[in-house]
Amino acid sequence: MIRTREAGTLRAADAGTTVTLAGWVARRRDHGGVTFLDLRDGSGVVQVVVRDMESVHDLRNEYCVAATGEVRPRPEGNANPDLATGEVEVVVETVEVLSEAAPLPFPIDEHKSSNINEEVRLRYRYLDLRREDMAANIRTRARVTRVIREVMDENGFFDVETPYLTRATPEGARDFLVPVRLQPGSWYALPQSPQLFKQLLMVGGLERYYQIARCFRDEDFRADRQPEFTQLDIEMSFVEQEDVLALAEKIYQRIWSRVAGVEIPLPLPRMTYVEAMARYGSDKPDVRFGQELVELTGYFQGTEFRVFQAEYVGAVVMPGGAGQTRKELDGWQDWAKARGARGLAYVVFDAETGEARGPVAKNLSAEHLAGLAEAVGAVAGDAVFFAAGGKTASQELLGAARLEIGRRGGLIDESRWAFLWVVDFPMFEPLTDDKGEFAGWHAVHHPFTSPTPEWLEGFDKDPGSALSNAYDLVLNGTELGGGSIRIHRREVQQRAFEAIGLSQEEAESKFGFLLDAFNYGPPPHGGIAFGLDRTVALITGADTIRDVIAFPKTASGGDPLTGAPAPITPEQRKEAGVDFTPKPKASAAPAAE
RNA sequence: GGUCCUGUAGAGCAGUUGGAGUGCUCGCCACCCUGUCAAGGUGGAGGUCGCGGGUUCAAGUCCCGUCAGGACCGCCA
Repeated sequence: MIRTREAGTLRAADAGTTVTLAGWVARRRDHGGVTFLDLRDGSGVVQVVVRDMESVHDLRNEYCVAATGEVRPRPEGNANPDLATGEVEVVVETVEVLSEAAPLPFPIDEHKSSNINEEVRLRYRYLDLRREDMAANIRTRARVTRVIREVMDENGFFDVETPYLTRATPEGARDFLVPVRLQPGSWYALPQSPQLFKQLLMVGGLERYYQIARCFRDEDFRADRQPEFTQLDIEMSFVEQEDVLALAEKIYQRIWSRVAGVEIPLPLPRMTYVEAMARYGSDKPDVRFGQELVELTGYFQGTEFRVFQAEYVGAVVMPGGAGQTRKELDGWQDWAKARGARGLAYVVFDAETGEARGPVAKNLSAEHLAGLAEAVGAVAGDAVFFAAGGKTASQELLGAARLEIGRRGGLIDESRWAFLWVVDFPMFEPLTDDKGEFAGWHAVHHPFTSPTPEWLEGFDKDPGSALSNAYDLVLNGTELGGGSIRIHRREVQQRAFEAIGLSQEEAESKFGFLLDAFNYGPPPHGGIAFGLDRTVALITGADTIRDVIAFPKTASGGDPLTGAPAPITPEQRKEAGVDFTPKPKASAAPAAE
């Protein structure tokens, strides 16, 4: 090794020893006769004292250097309590430049972090990764995956890799496609998840599978979505829901214990989907604060206000919301319209008198107004927002308003880790066409999800009510992951396909290999998959998963560092066969896609 | 596909109702300085105001378009 010690590990006890360090110049303080260098390596920073001014005169920030010298206690009164190595310094005669650095495109060593343009950070990601926060995030990510592998190993799981070049899946997200040179006109798809392969592994008798797998989805991106992302993917045979949840809890408890130093009490709380929607207006509720939704459908029965003559009427209270200006209150209307609602009706309770005011108040009867504050749990000075209409849509609007209220009002306890299972999801949701008319059923989770035991016989007779054996793990309002017990009987799978309007022929052509496999004694099985990027983002406090991925992409799918995606040459086009025009097949081919 | 925000020196920002020379902090370059740790001091360099068009006597500022980055809606089994 070029160095004998890591800079960040030096302590008072090392005084008197001679060490060779190697790292980067984080900062230089030149006093004319003496120069102090902050030398940074992967372990941290230590102060290097140089008196031979010749050797440091040309040093600049982020030069890569090696320095040999004696570790000494700092002179009386010169210790720096802000540094782990602040008790000591390394006194060297000369410093060797291993490589020079050009002037930097943005500051690496900052006394306070500023928001550097993300595009510049990504173009120079190798410099961005030297910055304190990013360096810590990437290391934390590795700790998380190490803990995961440890727990999986302790519980008898086998890490199995599945193909990245596979077949397009008909349901779900848009696939990324890869042309196949040897078969022009045919394309691989990158997997949206290893879902089908892990079920095949169960048929294969592996019993306990896991993989830290890359997944690919060609959809629009968000702060917590990238075109390629990483899942902890798990599948188990001969298990019931309780077994999967118990394993997942073990994994997350260990991660938080080892990486965050926080002991999460088990078992984690659970909530049904119906309850989550009713109380929080979300299937991934943030339970770190109150302001639960209040259903008022019954309360407003018989009202003459036509807006409230609806399938569902609900409300959410904004504490102190009566103090908002008219402009702020109107702002909520725009906010609601931006997410496709007609508006967000409100009533404010006068801070002095408690009197209900606002445009909606005029439309309500004296009785309805008189009891309103009590019905919704509001006090003088509060505002109440209402949503009326379809139940799910109204609950979701109120749920979004609740989150906004929590954010604006500082009601969220940021120190909490609020884990929560959401269970008993509906098996299907209605699909609507362009006119908003019912157009069939759609699997909420995926079409291999088993109904709960009670719905095993009747799920296809009443798809709108059937519950599935699916579960989501939620943390602080973010979906960490989800899974289900799968259907393992061919006959049940057939009925599930029929319920979502997938004919036997279509099912055969798309999932035939899975259905074939299910002819050979498939074990009962189930599993779960977790978003590793989101998990690490939460535990590090990162604002976006881009900050916990070494080389992420921008919102338009580009990578400013490599310039990907890039045009291809005509030769590549030709060779890849991307322009191949398939011959129209005879009408006899049933599986034509 | 839609809505919104941002784009001014290498970085972070300011720039008023359109009005004479676009400014501040950090960084960069040169020099001074022997105990700093966000070192300090003196001097200096560095700008197609994202790009294109329009309105105007006059545009960093107003309008239209476009590109890039970001947030959100749709989408993401």
